[in-house]
Amino acid sequence: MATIHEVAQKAGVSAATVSRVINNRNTVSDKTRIRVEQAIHDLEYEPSVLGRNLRNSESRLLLVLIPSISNPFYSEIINGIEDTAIAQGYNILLCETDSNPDREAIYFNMIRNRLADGIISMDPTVNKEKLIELANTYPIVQCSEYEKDGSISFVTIDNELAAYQAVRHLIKLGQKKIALINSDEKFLYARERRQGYEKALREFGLPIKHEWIYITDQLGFQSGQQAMRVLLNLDDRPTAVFAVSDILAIGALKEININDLRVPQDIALVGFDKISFSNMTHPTLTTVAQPMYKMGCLSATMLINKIRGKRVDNIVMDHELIIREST
Amino acid sequence: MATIHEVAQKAGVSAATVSRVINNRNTVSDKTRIRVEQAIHDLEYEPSVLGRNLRNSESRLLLVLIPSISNPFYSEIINGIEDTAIAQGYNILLCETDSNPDREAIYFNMIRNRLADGIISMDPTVNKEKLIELANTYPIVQCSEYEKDGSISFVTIDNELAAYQAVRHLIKLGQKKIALINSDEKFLYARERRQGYEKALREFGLPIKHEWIYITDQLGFQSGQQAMRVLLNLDDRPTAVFAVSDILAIGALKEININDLRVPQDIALVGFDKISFSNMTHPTLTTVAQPMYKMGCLSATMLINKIRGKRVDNIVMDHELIIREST
DNA sequence: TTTCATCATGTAAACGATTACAATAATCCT
DNA sequence: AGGATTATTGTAATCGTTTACATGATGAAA
Repeated sequence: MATIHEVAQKAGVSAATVSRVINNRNTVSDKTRIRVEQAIHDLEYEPSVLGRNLRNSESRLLLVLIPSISNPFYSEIINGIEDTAIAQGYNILLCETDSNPDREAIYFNMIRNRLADGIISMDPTVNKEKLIELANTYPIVQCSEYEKDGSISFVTIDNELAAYQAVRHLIKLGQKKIALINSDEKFLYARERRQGYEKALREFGLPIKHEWIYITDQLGFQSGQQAMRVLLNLDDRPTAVFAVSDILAIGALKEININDLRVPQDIALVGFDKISFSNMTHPTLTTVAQPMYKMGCLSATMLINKIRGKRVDNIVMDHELIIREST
Repeated sequence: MATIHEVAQKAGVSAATVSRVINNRNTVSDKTRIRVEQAIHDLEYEPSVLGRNLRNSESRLLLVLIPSISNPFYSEIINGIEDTAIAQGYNILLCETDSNPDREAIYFNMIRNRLADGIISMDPTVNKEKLIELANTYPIVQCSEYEKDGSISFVTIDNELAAYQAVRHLIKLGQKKIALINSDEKFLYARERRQGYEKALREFGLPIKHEWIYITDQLGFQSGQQAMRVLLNLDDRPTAVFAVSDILAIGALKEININDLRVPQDIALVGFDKISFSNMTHPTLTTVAQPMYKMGCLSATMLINKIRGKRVDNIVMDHELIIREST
């Protein structure tokens, strides 16, 4: 690969002039500009990002922290982030943390090393103290999950309201015995969605029954299936279930199917996220849609603004209840 | 962030000595080593990857090209790549190409720029000429999809054999009317799996019926559903289906369910990939498992060996037919 | 013609590390 | 003690850019 000096030599100018041509500095005469461009073309020269970044101390790389790429919830968000970032000349580095603090530490170091210019974190299990500390010094935004104390900028939806509306939808359909399959409540979204669930029940004078709330420790299908197994074995069996993620809902659906119960006649089911699979189940799943692509775009824009030193405001986006066959 | 010079000053030595301490060069006395380490600790110094890489002209970053992160097939492979890479001191950059040549070009340039040390490509729709050309100069390996001419190192499975065994399994169950839902045959795996399908039919004296082979142009659920719709409308309807991916199979299953047909009694179904969803459908899906995690590990090892200048051999891995409820 | 702007280009110093080589200090051997 | 090794450290060049500053050329105004 040619360097800037070889180009300079070939064009009969100094490296500085070549650099000016590359960066569209206006102080280059048309004559030399053309000569330089010709040389760049002939040598197939590409500026070394390493050299440039060292000098400018920026890398134009954004870190995106997610717990697991296999969770389809993140796919659309990432598309949004990627499209926006590329349009602004940034590349993104997808970092799967597996909720593993060691991995996280590696990625945190990348920003200290100047190998990345900023972080978008979607990892709810992230080491909060470290992240907040890092956010004092470096540009960081959170997407979906966020810190209540406002120490880190974020893009999210109103989880409580969304859950409230989903449960209200079930109540309006005449459901009285509504269970909740929740994630670990160390996640803010889990706590908020539970609030919404309870709020809806209270508002319509329905009891909040302890045993109708199942909290999973994992996020996979199996957890949803396991949860449903427990709920179906209750003496006073619920007739509707609100699961805080489609993945959990699909696991639950599996267990319902195994027991030869019908959805929605015997058990109505609502999920959350509108992942593409939720439309492939039989029956299709009622769910809450988040504007994932848009959230991705906005997080990226927000982060890039932060990097450029602008002030940014937190964003709470709208959601939408998608009513399908399972209710 | 402190630089190496500040550390040197604080420890009362030269930057060279600090560098030697960091890189475990043995030519440093214990006395100074301890002083330097103390200074590094006090200043919370982290070496700048940018500076180091510029000097060494390496970035310790690996590019992983995938068409779409939302395809769960890639998740496990990526886990394998990531674990191996991190263990060897490399980070990976997940690049979603969306099969878009412009995006691809961006990522190809990163390796020219020295921003990445190598590429693992899993993108079958990749611009082949460019990739081959790049592979002449830079370390590149292909995982899963590969070039028949052997111009690029690869890790893969024996797609033809796997398809052959899947179809033979159906035949052994007494199936005589077996359809194929295939991907676009620009993909090598699609061509190979079709070969396996036809080979099994021929071997057992079954006819290869033109209208029982449906070729999709997309890879999503919808395509599988659409394919099944067509197959079900045939006068001479097949009683078994081999789909070349679980995603297509799940789409097909959806359509079968809609038509109130039973699996496997009315239609038997085999998928490919053993994605986690394939165990959540009702009934669960018979499928072909690829050792995805292992394939990821081996690709990463292979690439790192290439980067280090070693010769590497192509690898064909074993697969396994997973028999479940759908057959 | 002289004097100033203005414009185009070159020079050289960064950026933050690594490392060949040189220089010094410590140790050993006779 | 004197000379030869060896261990430790420093000096300075280098990687490939960008950019403040200096320089020289050109043209306009007086």
